[in-house]
Amino acid sequence: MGRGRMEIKRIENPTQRQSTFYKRRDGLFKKARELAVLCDADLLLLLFSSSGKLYHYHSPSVPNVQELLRRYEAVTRTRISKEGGGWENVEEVERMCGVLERELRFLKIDEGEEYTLPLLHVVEQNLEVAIKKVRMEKDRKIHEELETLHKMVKVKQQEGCGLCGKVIRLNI
Amino acid sequence: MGRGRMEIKRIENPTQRQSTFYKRRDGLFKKARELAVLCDADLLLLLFSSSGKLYHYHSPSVPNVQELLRRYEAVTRTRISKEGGGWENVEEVERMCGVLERELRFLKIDEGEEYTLPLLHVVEQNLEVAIKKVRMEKDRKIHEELETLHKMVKVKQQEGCGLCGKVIRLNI
DNA sequence: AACTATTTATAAGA
DNA sequence: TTCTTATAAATAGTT
Repeated sequence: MGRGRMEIKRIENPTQRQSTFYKRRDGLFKKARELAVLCDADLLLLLFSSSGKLYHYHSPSVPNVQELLRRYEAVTRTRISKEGGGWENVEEVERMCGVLERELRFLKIDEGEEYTLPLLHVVEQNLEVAIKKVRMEKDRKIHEELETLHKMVKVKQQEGCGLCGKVIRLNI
Repeated sequence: MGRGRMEIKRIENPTQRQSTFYKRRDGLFKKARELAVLCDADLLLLLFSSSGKLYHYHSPSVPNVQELLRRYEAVTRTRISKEGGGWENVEEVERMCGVLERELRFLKIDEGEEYTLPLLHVVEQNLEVAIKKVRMEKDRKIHEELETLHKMVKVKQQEGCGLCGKVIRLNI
C-alpha cells in the first residue's frame, strides 16, 4: 500500500510497529463499520495491542457483546470440529514428543521442586512467547498452503482437467 | 474504492448487497490478519451475514475465543488489575531466563527451520500442557501464601498490636 | 501529525 | 456467479 511492497510478518522495530498499528487499526475499524452498515451484517471486533490495550467495535445492530457471543457459541458448539487427518508422519511426531518431554522436564513441577511466585511468572511468560511463536508459524504455513492451492486451482482452470480435458469450476 | 464515490448506507438491492458482502468480507479478514501479524496483536473478528451465516477469525496468538473473551470481560468489567511488584530475587530470575532461553531454543522457528503442520500442532499442545502446569503451580503458591497471611493475621488479632496492644480488626 | 508515492481494495461493467 | 478494469482508499516511508 505504501512505497514499496510490504511483507506480512511481525515488524521488529517497535516505533514502526506502533505507528503501523495505529494506522491499520483505524483502517480496520473503518472497514468493519462500512461492511456492517452497507451489508446489514452483525459484527464484533476485539483487538488487543501487543501492550495489552483493548480496542473494540460492534455493529449498531448488536445490542450487546454478550448476545453476539451466545450466537457464536450456538453456531460453533453444534459443529463437529476436531481436525482428524494430517498425521502422515507418525514416527516423526513421536520423536518430537520425546524431544519435547525431555526439553520440558526442567520444569520439574511434578517432582515437587520449589519455585517462587516471580519465577513462575517468568516461566509462564516465556512459555507464552514460545507458544505464540508456534501459533504464528502454524498460521503462516496454513496461509502458505492456501496460496499454493489457489494457484493450482488457477492453473487447472486454464488447462482443464488432465483426465477429461474439461475446465474445472471450483467454489473456493 | 470503485468507480465513483461510495456512500456508506445500507445497500437496498439484495444482489448488489450480497456481492459487496463477499468482496468486503474477504478484504476485512485479510486486513485483520495483516494487522495481527504485523503488529503482534490479539484479534477476534465475528461476522454474521444478514442471512445469519457466521464467519470468524482470530489471530494465531489467541489459543481460543473463550480466552480472549475472558480478557475482554476482565478489561471492560473491572479496570483494577496490573500486578506490579514481587521481584525480590533479580539474580535468580535472570538465571532462570537464561535457562529458559536455552531450553526453548530447540523451537528454532526464528532460525527458519521447517516444521510440518501436524508437528506444530504437537508442539503447541505440549506447550499448552506445560503452561497449564505452571499456572496450577502459581495458583497453588498464591493460595498457600494467602493462607499463611491469614494465619498471621489471626495470631495478631489474638495478641494485639505489638506497639499499642490494641486488637487489630481486618476485613479480608 | 501531515504528506505523497505507491500499492490495494473494490464498484461497476462484461 | 467470476473476471476485468477504472477509480477511490489505504498506507509505508518520510518530514
